[in-house]
Amino acid sequence: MGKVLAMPFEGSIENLAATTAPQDVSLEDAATFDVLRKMREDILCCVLKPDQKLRFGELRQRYGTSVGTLREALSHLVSEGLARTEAGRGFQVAPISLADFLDLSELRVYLETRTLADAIRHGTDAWEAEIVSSYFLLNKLAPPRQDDPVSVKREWGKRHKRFHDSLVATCRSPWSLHFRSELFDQARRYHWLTMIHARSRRRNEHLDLRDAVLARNVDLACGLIEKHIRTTVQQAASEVPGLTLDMAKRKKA
Amino acid sequence: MGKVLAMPFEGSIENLAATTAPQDVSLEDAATFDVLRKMREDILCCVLKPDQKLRFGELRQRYGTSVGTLREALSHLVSEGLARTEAGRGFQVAPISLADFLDLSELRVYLETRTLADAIRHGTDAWEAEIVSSYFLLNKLAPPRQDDPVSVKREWGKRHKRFHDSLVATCRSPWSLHFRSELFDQARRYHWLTMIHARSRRRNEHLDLRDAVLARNVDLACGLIEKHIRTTVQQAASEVPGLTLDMAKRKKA
DNA sequence: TGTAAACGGATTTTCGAAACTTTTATAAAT
DNA sequence: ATTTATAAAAGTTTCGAAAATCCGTTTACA
Repeated sequence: MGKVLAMPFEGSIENLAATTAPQDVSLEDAATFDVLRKMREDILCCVLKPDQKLRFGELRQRYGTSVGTLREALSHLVSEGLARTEAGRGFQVAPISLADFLDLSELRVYLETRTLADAIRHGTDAWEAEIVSSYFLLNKLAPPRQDDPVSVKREWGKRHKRFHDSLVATCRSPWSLHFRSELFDQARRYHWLTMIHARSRRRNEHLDLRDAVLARNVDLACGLIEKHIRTTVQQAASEVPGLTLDMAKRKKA
Repeated sequence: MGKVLAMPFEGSIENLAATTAPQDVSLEDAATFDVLRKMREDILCCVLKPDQKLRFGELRQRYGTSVGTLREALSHLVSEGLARTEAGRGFQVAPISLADFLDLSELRVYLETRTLADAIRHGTDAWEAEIVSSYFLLNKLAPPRQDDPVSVKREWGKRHKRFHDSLVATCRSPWSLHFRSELFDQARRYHWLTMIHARSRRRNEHLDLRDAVLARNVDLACGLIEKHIRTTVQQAASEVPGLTLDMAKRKKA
């Protein structure tokens, strides 16, 4: 505006938008993002298994696209922590371990409670409506079991995520929401295994959560979600075969 | 081991590595990652300015590489929150705003203190040595001023990051470290502007921090880093021209 | 028999051009 | 003068093939 002393970049500093947190790529509609979405879903549902090698030949056939496009999608998955790559030897699905699940769950407790508390304090009518609606849709589908077809599993996963997203939607911290979402997706992979092997059935924690949130009871809601997360970890540790703590070293070169 | 009831993926669940948190792409050495590293550095140092349109033609010339490679690198930057894209209309550098800086700084306070506290509690001799060494290197260079050549600015930025990374290196939570690192980079863009426009000079906070950490004084060290972050935000808000709170709406279609 | 070099197939990485979309410019019509 | 239509230009997205790299196997040599 007025004469500003010489700037590192002239004028452009005034062209500022409000939010900088990473884009939610799921909202894009180009072909590249289609592939990305599909691959992400396949990893989260363990259709593509942990540690599995991702060869371009197979992927090209599976997703019907070119190498370049695949590469871009894989590149995205790497920065989300769902895949890994080593220069010259391609990509593979990110590994899983109990240690990892414990680590990410601890951080999740903080981010979920932080975003939920803020969301409740700034909730609107539209926010409440979306919670009611997304809970209704989630509740209509029974939690999937091992032998359900993949399409059912995917649909439940989608509704489950939508419900949890709706709870925190009015949180005003884009960065917190972004990291929360990333960790939520990570947890889905473990959640998945847990549900499939679960011996014990859990009561409807989503209903309790919904009511606590709609009642604007911050402490209760945060307590519920914290317990929800911690319980899942413990259940996974005790009921998922093969998921133990000391599984670090394997195949050394 | 023993017969496990039919698994969602057979056998592979046992092939588990310890860590799943996203890879630090900076460690790769392929050509793609070279370009990514350079572009990231250019954005962080505001050589590529906020909101600037990133046209493939120019970039190809600047970094001497092909469209496909660029696309992959840009894709990465988008998921790191350093660039944005809209299907069909290319990429641009992520915008900045005071609101964003405030938001990410709040989260940074939590992640920096969390990782630092854990790192101090599990520090080793090698950890202390690296802190001493990286501080020495940082201290040798005076903080850059506006008219310093870009190479000097870059070198200082590199040493600054190395010092802060060294402090938290022994933290055992890969996910916390990962998010901390991402936010640290984000903050660098604002830190940059602040340093350049700074009217007031600040005392050597890095030295205090180093000593508190080496003395294994968790509370003091965390307090220092918290103040360090908060002070920078306030300084930016008051001394960087054009960086005000209500700058959201601009150019509407 | 053991080690190292060399070969061949499989796979990844890089590239530039073709296809497509958005933007800009120009002209006609209201 | 403003809008609508049309055409050219600029820029982005997608693709498949060429170049480079990796990995397992064979061959050569001590």
